[in-house]
Amino acid sequence: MNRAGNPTISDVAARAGVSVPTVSRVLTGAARVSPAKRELVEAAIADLGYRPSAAARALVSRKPQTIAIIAGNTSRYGYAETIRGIEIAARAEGYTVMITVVESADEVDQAIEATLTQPLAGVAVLKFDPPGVAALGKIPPHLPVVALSGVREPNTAQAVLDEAAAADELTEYLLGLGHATVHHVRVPPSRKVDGRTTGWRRALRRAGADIPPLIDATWDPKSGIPIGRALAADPAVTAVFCGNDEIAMGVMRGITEAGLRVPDDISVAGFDDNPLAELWSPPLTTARQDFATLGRRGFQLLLNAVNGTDDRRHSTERPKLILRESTAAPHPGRRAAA
Amino acid sequence: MNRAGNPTISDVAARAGVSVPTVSRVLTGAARVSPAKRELVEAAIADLGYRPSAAARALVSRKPQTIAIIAGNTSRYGYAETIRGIEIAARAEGYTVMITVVESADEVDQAIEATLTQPLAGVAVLKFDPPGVAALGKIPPHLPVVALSGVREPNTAQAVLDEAAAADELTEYLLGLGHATVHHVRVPPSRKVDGRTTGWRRALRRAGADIPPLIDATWDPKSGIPIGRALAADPAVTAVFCGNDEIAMGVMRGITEAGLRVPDDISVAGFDDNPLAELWSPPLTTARQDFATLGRRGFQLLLNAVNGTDDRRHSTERPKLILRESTAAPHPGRRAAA
DNA sequence: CTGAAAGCGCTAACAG
DNA sequence: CTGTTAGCGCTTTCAG
Repeated sequence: MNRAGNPTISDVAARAGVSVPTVSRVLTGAARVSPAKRELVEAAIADLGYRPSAAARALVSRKPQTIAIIAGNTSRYGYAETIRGIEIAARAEGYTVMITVVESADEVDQAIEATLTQPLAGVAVLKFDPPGVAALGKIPPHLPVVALSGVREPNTAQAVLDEAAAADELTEYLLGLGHATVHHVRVPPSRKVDGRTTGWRRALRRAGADIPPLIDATWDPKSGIPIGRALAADPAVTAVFCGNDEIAMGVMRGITEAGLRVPDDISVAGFDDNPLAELWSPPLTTARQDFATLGRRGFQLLLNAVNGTDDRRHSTERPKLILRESTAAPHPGRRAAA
Repeated sequence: MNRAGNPTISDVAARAGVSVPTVSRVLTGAARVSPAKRELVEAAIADLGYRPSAAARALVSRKPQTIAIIAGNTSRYGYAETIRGIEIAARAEGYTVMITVVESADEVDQAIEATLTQPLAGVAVLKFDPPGVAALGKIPPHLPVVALSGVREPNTAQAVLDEAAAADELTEYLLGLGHATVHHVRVPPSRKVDGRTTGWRRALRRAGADIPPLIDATWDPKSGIPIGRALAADPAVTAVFCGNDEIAMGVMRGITEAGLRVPDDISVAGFDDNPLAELWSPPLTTARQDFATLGRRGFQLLLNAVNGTDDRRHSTERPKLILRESTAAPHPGRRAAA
């Protein structure tokens, strides 16, 4: 019994009448133990309600069973789903998950320090935003790391959603509907380059369409409202591709408040396929990002790095276009009349 | 240097030309160290990039700096915000946070076992649903615990949002608008009793209004659609109070699909004030639950329990009514005409 | 104030 | 197969 009142491995050994290492052996399965003793040990464990101490184990075996997730946010849809995917995959493999939130780049140092103090098998960094990007640079080189999403990292295992391909496809779809060009409302990018913006621009260029100036929104869905109003005031605007569904909802509201209709006057598309996108009026055309799978894949890559079975270091998932009613062919003359 | 390539406390001691315990003293501040040696030690720590091992510390000092959060889900709005609140408060106090997701009651044992294996200062249980409730019962008695939300627990520190009071107030507001009664669509309750349902029923009873049968939805917003259609088919329905905003959105969609309008034909209110509630058409009347504050309060209570400064064991926050356009006075005759 | 010695709970070599 | 002997990296006695 230790000070906290928990039984220790030597309590179990004493009760079972065996040595401490024998108990350890049945616990870890590292070596064969005679059925008789194994039974004795198992009974003692059950009787005492014994539970091994992860701290002691990690200290001596140097095989920690904990991974850390570093994320800039935990409540936005994409983050939350990704974390959930990692958690589920990790638990299935016997790993515990620790989460560190880094809301601003300033906090990165302190947060990383606190995290790295723990005995960690590896780290997953959610690289959707600048704090995440900053965090990735601070991880000591000997610790296995996987980056989730964001811009491709040369020397790091990484699982990504191919946002550029999806944005390209979505933009192409809008152009195919007959729109002369597509405006883009961007969410805060993690770096200068941003997959969604890249794909959008690529599709416009390929089609020889005009490339309108980029419009920046914040993560707050409400920031889309004034943008929607401004867009509605410009008769050249007939199709808008937004960096995520929440912003698209804000933009749609702004457009509606300005007296125009979606999609009759302006088509609006989002990105992510938030669970509410389907319920919106009109239901939102978007690209579905499977964040939970991203998380699972990411954990798998991390596990490869931890175990040295480092066959694959990259995983790419392609978001899938979801066509709903918020986008349609432009109605010539309609906009002018409004 | 240990096997992982990290410097250890004895590397620091050697470099600074002092003993290991002296390094420990400057690290913990447990005892006074002469300024000269302190400086030497600090320089050595900086040079080596030394970082103490939480595992070794927890093992010997038995004052772990980690708390665990046990949650049934991490991606639904309320959970995610609560977790964020806990995380921020914990980090400010030097604690690291570990998250365990328990998606079904069956997984509780395994998940709790894995978690309790870690050196933990305390546990916060998000008791919004059955897995959370089940988890609370499994925490060993000597470990400090705080329950967040849910039904009042007699022997546990607990931070709650007074859902019953808010539901009562919201129902009363709807009745005050002139509705003969209010229907309630419930989200899956954590137990038999559920604050929102209780408050709704209490307000109806006090007003002498009819208490319509309870309608059950799942957590999936889409589950509200058929419910909305069914409600629209019943001419007695003029006001609906939904267990959360997502369900309210589903219900509104169902009502709209049935050809009725909100709030002209039927008023709909939600609960939580999801960031998208304000952007919905029409903007949703709801009760704002401040989950981040709930999380912060909960951590404070846990810290009290950990430190034995156990003055307050309960904290109650009252959700605030947010009146928007999805609710209005009933228009007599309108429903019949539709 | 500071070093030496003793362990925290566990696993990793070793002998047998 | 199993017990003995050593530590993991750190903090806590306890003498000085």
